[in-house]
Amino acid sequence: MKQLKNAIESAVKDLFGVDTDPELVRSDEQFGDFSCNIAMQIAVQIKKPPHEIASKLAQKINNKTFQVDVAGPGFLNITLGDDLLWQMAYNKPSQTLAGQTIVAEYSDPNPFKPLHAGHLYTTFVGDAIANLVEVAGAKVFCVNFGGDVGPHVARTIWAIIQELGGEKPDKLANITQPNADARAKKLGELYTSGNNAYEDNKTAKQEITELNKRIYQIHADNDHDSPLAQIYWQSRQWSYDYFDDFYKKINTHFDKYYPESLTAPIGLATVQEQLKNGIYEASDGAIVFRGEKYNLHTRVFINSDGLPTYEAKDVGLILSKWNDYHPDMSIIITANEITEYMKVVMKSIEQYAPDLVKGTRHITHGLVKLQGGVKMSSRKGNVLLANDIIEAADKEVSDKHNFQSESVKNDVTFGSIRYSFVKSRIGGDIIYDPKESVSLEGNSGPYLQYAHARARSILSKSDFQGRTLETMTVGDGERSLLRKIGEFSEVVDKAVVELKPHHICTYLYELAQIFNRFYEKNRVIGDKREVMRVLLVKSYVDVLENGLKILNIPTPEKL
RNA sequence: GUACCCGUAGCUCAGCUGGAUAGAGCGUCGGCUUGCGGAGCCGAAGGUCGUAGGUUCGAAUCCUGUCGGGUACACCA
Repeated sequence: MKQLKNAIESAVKDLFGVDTDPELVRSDEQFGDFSCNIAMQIAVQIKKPPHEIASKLAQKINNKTFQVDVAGPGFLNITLGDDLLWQMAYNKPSQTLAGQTIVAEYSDPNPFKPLHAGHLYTTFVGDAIANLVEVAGAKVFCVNFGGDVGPHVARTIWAIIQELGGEKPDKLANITQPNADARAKKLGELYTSGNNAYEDNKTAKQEITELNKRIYQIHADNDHDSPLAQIYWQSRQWSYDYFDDFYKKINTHFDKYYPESLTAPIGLATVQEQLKNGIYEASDGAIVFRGEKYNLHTRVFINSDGLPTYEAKDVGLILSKWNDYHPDMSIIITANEITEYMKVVMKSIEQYAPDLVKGTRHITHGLVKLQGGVKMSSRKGNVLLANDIIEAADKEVSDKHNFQSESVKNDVTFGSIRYSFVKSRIGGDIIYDPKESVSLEGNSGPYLQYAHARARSILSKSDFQGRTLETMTVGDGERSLLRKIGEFSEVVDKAVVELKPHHICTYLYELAQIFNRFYEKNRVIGDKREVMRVLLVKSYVDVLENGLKILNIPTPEKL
């Protein structure tokens, strides 16, 4: 609210001759629309009691648009005029990122392994953040990264070979399942058994280590003919088909997928080159970065077999993203267990390519845990899969309600999951309770979808077009709603700066609550204030739709 | 051991660039329906904001210590 801020600033200057940058805060409704603590802040400096300062300021600023009261120890409480309130209802989010290119990397599923609940979480958070910066004017590219080479792949391939009774690609049909989901599940089981073999069986361990090298070689030779290569490409494709189906199902789109097989050689070459420059150093046959110099820890970038680790692959990824997009900001969203790891990788790159690191924001979230705090481990195979969550939500929705169409049911199912994953501040773990998180009551996606459908229903019933507006003056319930609608752009701005989409959720829920209160007491259709109220409802619907769009939550017209 | 994250109502969480009686949802208890979609609304009970200090006119919020939980720390991703 720049207008008000300027008014206060110049009043302070005129009355007390001090330059200030007054801070405005949205206040509790009983205190007005905004409050300002400038009087308390300058009291010491100009040696006057805050209450006296506030009173003088109030007197000076007070007018029809800004009705100023003094309260408490010296707060200025400002109530806005109706005209301004209406104007603010149409404010758009600030275009602070206009002209910028932003790359958002998230989801990062590994082929040969199933998508677990954490992937769902990361993906929903990533979608929301990507939409958020887009609303602020940025051109956003969403990219995805996954490990199609490396030890976990070798473990799965090893298990496949056991199942086939040797490197016999012609027998792959035997383990082919009826659909992509089932095949992915099968791969997950094979990964688990390969992993167990690696840990328990020395021969298997050696074979897997050997397989790992051979799989890298398949890429280096562009081998599509050898039996092992055939098995590898075919089963990798199973994973890709499964990813495609999955992202389509949850309505997420990526502009680009970077497989590790692509970034590994780039990272390998870069690390080797920077080894000569002394950025990385050889140690016990491996190539490492000594993070201790920067209060971090040492990590291996190339292992003693000469193969790139995740670190080198990440170097390759970061270079690739830079070369492809030259982003102003690069957002990476991952689980927080790799926070320290990422610092080391970024610090190493900073030594020879500081531009690539400068605009990077690494956003980390916690784990998805089951009620009771059970940690998931894909190695042990007792994972909560992404599909488990979707199925649980779907079942819950089916049990409780009958929707006219399958598409509305789908909208509610995914709306509920997305909302429950994004509504909390990113950072800590989230406890997933299938029953509760998918509940259709309270602070949930479906509550908002319902609040939306209800309002849309009012709009569809009114033939206000062409009728004259009775009044722009708002009464109690109307005012609360109008005032809240006007906060939307501020909330988006805040969420953009902090890259925290949960602010949108909190706001939309409060907004919907206020609307429902308004709805209880204020008849729209047929009322003598109908046209004005319809305008109000229309603004509300627009804000709700725009907000839910940021969260990628669908807004069906009818439930 | 070192670093990072977290600790707010029975449960799940907002509030954290310091500000006015700490807010929601779920659950519990009690109300509301000649009307636009009751998946709603209103009310009650429930909190020494882990804990001890410090800074400040003012601390859930900032600083320090401490306790509790989580995660990472050399060839996994």
